[in-house]
Amino acid sequence: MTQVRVRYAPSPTGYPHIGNIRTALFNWLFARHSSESIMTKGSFILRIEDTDMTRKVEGAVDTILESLRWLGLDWDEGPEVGGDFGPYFQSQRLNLYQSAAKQMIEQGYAYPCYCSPERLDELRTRQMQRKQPTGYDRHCRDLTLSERSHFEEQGIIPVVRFKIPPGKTTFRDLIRGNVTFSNNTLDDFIILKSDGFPTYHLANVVDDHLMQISHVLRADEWLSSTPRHILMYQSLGYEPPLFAHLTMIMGPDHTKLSKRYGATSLIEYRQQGYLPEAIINFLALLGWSLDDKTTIISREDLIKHFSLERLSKTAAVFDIKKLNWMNGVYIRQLSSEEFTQRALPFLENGLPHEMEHPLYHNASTGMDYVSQIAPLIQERVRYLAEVPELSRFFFTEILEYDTTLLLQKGMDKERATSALQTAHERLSILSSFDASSLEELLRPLAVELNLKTGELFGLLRVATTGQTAAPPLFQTMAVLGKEQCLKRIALALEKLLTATS
RNA sequence: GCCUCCAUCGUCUAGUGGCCGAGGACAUCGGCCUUUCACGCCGAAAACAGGGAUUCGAAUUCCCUUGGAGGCACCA
Repeated sequence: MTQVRVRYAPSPTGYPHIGNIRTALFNWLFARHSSESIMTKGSFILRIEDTDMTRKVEGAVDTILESLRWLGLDWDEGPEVGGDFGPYFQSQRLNLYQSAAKQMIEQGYAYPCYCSPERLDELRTRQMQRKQPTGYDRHCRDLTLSERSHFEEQGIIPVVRFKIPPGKTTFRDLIRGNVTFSNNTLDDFIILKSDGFPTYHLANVVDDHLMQISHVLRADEWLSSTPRHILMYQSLGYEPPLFAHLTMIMGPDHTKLSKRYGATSLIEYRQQGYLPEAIINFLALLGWSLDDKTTIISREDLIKHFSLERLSKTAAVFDIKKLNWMNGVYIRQLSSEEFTQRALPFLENGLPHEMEHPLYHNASTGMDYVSQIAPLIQERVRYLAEVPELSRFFFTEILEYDTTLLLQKGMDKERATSALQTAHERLSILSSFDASSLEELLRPLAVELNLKTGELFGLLRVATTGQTAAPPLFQTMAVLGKEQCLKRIALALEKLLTATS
């Protein structure tokens, strides 16, 4: 049985964004797809790469776990669930990296470096001025033992650098094929910092080996450090895993997602009311495709059909408009009850304070009211944060709107006034206030008043909702109820009479 | 500057030598449905970066140019 072991290895220096999460998704899909066959077993491992004490962000680990959980990307090994290869926090594995570094020094693959940060800065500046490639000049590479102890006596704590051998390094990338680097374009990079923590390169290689990772699916930005990793695997006597460098997701400016542009935390999408199933679908199709026409695809089908072969080579620009559309598709697929449930928190939080909150006075009648409203807005919503603004007129006593909205184009004040008056009279004696009764009353009324149906309905729409665009009129009025409708029409009349006079 | 990767409609993509006078989706525009909005339906516009080479035949193979991206920290 073939073991597919993949990992998502975020560093808690920030909150995961769309790009980070898509990497997690592809790893997860690959693992779950592998488990579909009886010949293979796939494991998805979560490892926290917290080796930079200076950039650590409080709460980042929790947010990472929460983001994955929200999307349903469950991990087989890692924080909270444990596993046979733990611990899964790199900060708890320092001895492993240190002994690997020690081994490399002893075997001549690495060396201590005593250069000060100042010297390195200067070096870099000089190289850039001369338009030379930047990189360490191997100043400490061949220090004698006595030179080393001289520095040690001064209390200088060295870093450990990897000794790049001459030659070329070639590796096969599952997405791009063979990639070759001349080793002389690589510099003697740091593997162990002076605080005893490893850099990414060391920790990553040691852990991927120790955790028996079979495939490294990571973002494209790592492609150029892969030869370093290969060289390290070789010097440690490890068999390297297979690599697949995923294309990056670009912001609207066509560059890497950054704090400045587009790197919105995934959690914010949840706050905006995007559905996890829509996010999964959308992200999966950013850099992967099933065929020439599939755009809406379930998680199950994704797992069933996912394959490395169909990963794209070109970077993708994140298009929020397409996400909005797709999220709308998923929202419309929800049952009315489920939509109500999901929309409720957004309604509770999104309505202005002065408004009647749906569940404030009476939870059960409030809930009943909300579930009548929900179907009216469900097909108009793209993400749940839009729910409050689309339905706010259901929850307010005082409608704020410009009186001129009442006057449909070509309609004067007198006609509007008399139409509203007649409508008010007829509605007040209407016994059953449901949508079809309202339609039966109002359609003929338009004829009677010599108005186009659109004119009368438009007028009533503004009077009852304060808006020119709203859910279907009769259903809206039915939900609002007779009392509320009459009140609002009366108010509209008042507005008309006091306004332009 | 150096290294590496990439190159089909505005965007996501299908396309692995003839099925391509390039397909789908979002967005855009037009129409239908319709009491408005939305949904839905129909339609339009919209791309193989350029140049060579290979071949009977190239979006598909090769080379060059150009363009874009990523990397070049005691960050990951």
